[in-house]
Amino acid sequence: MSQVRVRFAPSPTGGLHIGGVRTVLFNYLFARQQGGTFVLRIEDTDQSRFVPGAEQYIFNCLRWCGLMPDESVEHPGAVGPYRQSERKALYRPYAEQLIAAGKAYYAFDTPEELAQMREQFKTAENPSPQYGAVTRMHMRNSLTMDEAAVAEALNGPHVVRILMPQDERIQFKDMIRGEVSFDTGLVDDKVLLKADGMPTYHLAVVVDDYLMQISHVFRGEEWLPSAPIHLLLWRYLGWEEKMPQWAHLPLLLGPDGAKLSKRHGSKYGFPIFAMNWTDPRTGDFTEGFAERGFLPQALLNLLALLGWNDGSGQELFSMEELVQRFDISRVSHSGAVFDFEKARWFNHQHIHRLSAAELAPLVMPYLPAASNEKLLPVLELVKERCTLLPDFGVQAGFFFQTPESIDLDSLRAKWKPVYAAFFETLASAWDPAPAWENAADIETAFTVLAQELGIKKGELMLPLRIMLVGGKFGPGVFDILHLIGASEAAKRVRNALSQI
RNA sequence: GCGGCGUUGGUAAAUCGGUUAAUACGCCACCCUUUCACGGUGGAAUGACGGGUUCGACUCCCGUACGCCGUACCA
Repeated sequence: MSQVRVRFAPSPTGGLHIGGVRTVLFNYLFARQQGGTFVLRIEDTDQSRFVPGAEQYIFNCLRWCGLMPDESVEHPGAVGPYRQSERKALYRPYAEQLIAAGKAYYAFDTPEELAQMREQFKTAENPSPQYGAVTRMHMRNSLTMDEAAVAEALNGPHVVRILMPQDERIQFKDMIRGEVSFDTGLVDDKVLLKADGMPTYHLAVVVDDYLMQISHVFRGEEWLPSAPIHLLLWRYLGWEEKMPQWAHLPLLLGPDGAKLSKRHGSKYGFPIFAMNWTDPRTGDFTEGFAERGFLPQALLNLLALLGWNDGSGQELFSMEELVQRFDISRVSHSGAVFDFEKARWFNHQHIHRLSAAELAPLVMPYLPAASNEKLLPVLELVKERCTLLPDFGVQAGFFFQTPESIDLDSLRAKWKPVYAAFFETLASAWDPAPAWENAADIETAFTVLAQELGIKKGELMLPLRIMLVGGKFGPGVFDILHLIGASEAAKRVRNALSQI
């Protein structure tokens, strides 16, 4: 009977990539389906990685996707603040509580000392020694120093580390993977509270999930190795009965099988982020799905199917269907390679499903010369040949604007001298413009004229098409003629004749 | 190195011990269309390897190999 509360907790350090969007999506679907609450918490505990604008950018992406949180810095609920930097004072008492309980300790080692320790204990078998059972007693911390020395050192910079038990088996049930277990002896004494007073992710995530009453945590599989730390913290803080259920989502992979990153985008030429992002520090630009011409519902549909399916074979889902059908127990265990070709297919399908009226506002940016009365019928005619939104520019542009250039090579390849007379006669017949009721009438007149001149109608179709649209593409020629009108058609035919 | 998690066609994947191992994307061919697309038909292409368990394994168990993730005072 407990309330479902889920959260997405990004750190505002850069763009939001589609792996993150999928994590948001799964959280969102689960929350909507269960009548729960979706919380967005900003994890900005690393001041050195602060990126101006990144937080706003995340909101912009979520808004575009239609995955807005119920509680966030924009719409605070009862458990704020929703930015960890503003919760700073909250964490220290919990760290102190852990120390008092003997589950954590102060450490005073400088970065140099840490590096020295790693160097000293490094062996061929163990290239990265941990701050843990075998090393902690060699370091400067409240375990090795006497009370007076600790009290003295506390005036200077210090951190709090968790004291990992020597030989304990931490086991829990992951909603996706089932029983998962770890040996505590293999996990190091992670820093909980940093020298600057900020918590690390490990402390912050547990404290905040508890305080924000989170019931289920859906996060990427990259967090699985640190899950035992979080489990222990829930236990040590005495909150175990309130601990959320865990679900570690399979990773989104690039074509090379490695965790999807913006590197893949530039390497393979596809977007990685939800929306365009330029890093203000480096000037690095990463392309977004929005600007590439994807529909948000298509992006969400394809991301949902990357790691989940309902077993029916259905691939096209509306958001409502996803909310209804999503089932965390049917999420797969292995990483999924992102396939841009398939992504394009999803977008094509979703474009096809939209009406011309729904499409109109979305394609206006690509059709500067579009006129209102022709727009809808044109969109209806061309939408099935558009995969991405910018495709409407080339597929529909010529209805509103005379082509800047025509494919003369293709035209000449099909050209016969007798055609010139035909097209001149045709242009004259269209100028002054006759009354065109429909495409069929135009075709009839065209056929008759071809017969009179003894030319096969079929031979003339492609040349006419090229004259009208500029190339070998587009809907039926007579549909095009009907929409652009006789006088404009005559103009285009004469223009082509003059160039041939 | 160690730990964790994975492994069905190129990719996404169904199968929940018994099938000629679905389906979709992509690819190839043909049909439709004297354009492009849509649509239709057909085709090539899959259970990493080795042991078990079982009357019977893609499905369960063990091992090996391989891949990924983690191993920060980053998240």
